[in-house]
Amino acid sequence: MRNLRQGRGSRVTISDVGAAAGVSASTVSRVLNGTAKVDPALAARVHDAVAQLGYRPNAAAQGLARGEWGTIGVLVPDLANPYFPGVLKAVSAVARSHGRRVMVMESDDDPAIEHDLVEDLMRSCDGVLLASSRMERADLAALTGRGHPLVLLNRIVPGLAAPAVSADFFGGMMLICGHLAQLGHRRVAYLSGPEVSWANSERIRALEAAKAFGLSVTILPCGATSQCGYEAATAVAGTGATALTTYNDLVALGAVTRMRELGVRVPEELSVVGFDDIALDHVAHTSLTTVSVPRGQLGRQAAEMLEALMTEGHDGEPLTLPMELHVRDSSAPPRVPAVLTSEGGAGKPSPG
Amino acid sequence: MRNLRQGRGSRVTISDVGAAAGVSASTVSRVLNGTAKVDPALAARVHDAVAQLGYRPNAAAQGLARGEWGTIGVLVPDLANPYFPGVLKAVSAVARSHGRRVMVMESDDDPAIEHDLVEDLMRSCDGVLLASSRMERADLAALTGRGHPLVLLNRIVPGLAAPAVSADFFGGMMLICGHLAQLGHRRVAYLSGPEVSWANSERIRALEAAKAFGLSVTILPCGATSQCGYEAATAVAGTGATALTTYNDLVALGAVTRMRELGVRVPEELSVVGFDDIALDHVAHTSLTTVSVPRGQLGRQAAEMLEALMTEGHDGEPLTLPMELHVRDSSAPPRVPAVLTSEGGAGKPSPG
DNA sequence: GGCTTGTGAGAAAGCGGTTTCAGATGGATG
DNA sequence: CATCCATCTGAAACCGCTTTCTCACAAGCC
Repeated sequence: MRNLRQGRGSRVTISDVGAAAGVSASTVSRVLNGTAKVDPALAARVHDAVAQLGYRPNAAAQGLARGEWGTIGVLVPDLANPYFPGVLKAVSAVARSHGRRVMVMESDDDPAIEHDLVEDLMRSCDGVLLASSRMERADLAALTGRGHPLVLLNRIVPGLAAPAVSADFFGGMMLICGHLAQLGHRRVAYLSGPEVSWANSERIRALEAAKAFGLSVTILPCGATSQCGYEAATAVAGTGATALTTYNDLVALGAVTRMRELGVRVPEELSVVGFDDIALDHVAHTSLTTVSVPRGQLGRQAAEMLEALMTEGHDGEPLTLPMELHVRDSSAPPRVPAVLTSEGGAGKPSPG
Repeated sequence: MRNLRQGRGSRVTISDVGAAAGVSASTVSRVLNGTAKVDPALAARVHDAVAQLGYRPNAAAQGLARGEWGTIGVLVPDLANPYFPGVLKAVSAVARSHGRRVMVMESDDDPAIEHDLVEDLMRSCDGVLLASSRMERADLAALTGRGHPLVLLNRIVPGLAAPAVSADFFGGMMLICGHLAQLGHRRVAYLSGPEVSWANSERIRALEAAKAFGLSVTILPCGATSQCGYEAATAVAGTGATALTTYNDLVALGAVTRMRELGVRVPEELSVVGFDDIALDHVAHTSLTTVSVPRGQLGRQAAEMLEALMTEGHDGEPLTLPMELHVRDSSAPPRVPAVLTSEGGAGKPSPG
């Protein structure tokens, strides 16, 4: 009754191994961890015993004794988002090179359980990588102030000197705006992501700054999925926009589908630009103009920063990675000169 | 030196809380776990102290003392595969309803590290869900024989009475073959998945059984990604096939892209059928005919089976979930009668 | 009023490892 | 040949928590 029965196999402990090999538990530990020299003959006996008994050290006991878990935890909002696997693979690689495992948890975009999950991870991992665009500033501050190694992923909290690695969403959207302005667009619409998302607010901030390029922007509520994009696209027609920017590639693709159904040609009649550059080679119906950050690099830098935090306690500066513009088939100059629409912001109005 | 410094905050233990509240550690434990009645006044003091000190129980110590982790582990080959998120969400939901967390690990399709990861999971989780199509029978037998709760996902090992929940890949491919035969196809090609994959061999087994439908099948080496499909598609032309079956939807979509580039119309000149029905609404260029199993149900059943295994030790029978056929736009009757191609397997040879 | 119960809290014994500490052994040295 | 030192091994302490065990105290009973 003391211990939950572990399946049927009674658990074999380090003492059992010691007994079988005719040595003490300490020696078994030393052999297995290589922390001190032991007589090769004894070591061999120990290894035999380990093999024979199928001994596996108890992770909790090790964690308790060593004071560390050998694990880092990553919390992502949604594993279905094709954005994350790329960064996770890089994180795993870095972690493995430092002899750590990585465990992934998913919050399902629910800020309520998100907080709990982070606490769980902090209790059972040496360090935590947190990708949360939604969590509130106060929550975040509480979590980072806990004195436990934690690095924010794709989330910079202004005024909070928390270690973080993020793509430069603002800069990315600026690239897009510059591209569109250069093509001659004047009116653009934006299919907005989740309301409370920091990543979304950065994009919007850039769109507003882009008024300096002579762009006028209409923001339409939408979401983060292709279905959202498909549904929200209907409203674009009413805005008079010649170009459509979006929260991410999925939204953009959904919107393109809808626009085509509505008889609007992309990019001839409407340029559509994505965000993230999720890999959908040979799969998607449209080769999107979009911006991206190397996701491998993002994951790697974040993992390295976390590692530094865990080993040296050395606080990394928040790091922002520049995004790159990929011009593909979904953007083009507007079909009609921009002057047609209103009082003509660019150059002089046509004579007469 | 004894303990790794935990960031800067010196760890606060249950005794610290006890001291602060003026009670013993045992009482703190009792209050926090509600395992016995304690004086409400004391309980209040304990709660205050917990809040004040920001106490969090050490997970390793709890795990060690309780003999269980409150966690189940899931190992998937590749998080980038859009197949898994659906099942993971269902698994999480079930786990949460039983008061357990789920941690996910990714093997990156590398059987070598896969084995290690499973062992890691077994050492730090109460139960493990293993999705491995590649791992060898012997390895699998060793792992399942360890007496630790483990359920295989999408992998049935013939002759090994291991708890498992799997989609009926064989049946799924039979559905596809039936569909194609009914449309009038006689020669079909198959873009094969990974060599050593059980899921792949089940599909091939069905293709061979489908000779009974009058189908002749050519198997072409391929892989599991859209890129693979794109590249392997070139070889299909040489086979004289009027229909193409694939390892999964991604391969199918990649193949369609390539066929269109080659001027082959889908489905008029070539029917293409996928596998899995990954959700790519409004995103993919083609609405694929495909087969699927409800991924939520798959995850749920697997999680429930694991839970039963952990609590009651009650071995579930291997469970196979039927797949369903979704006929969409990528399959159609062959343009030319099947007899045209060669000596005519179906019906009598045309009179000379 | 003395004795049995019942109740709630502290002391202490694990859980299964790691690591310090002390001791035994054997070789090198004076 | 006695002494010292370097090595290697086992005993024991400890990691932080849960849980049994024990005991003090108060209430209930004859």
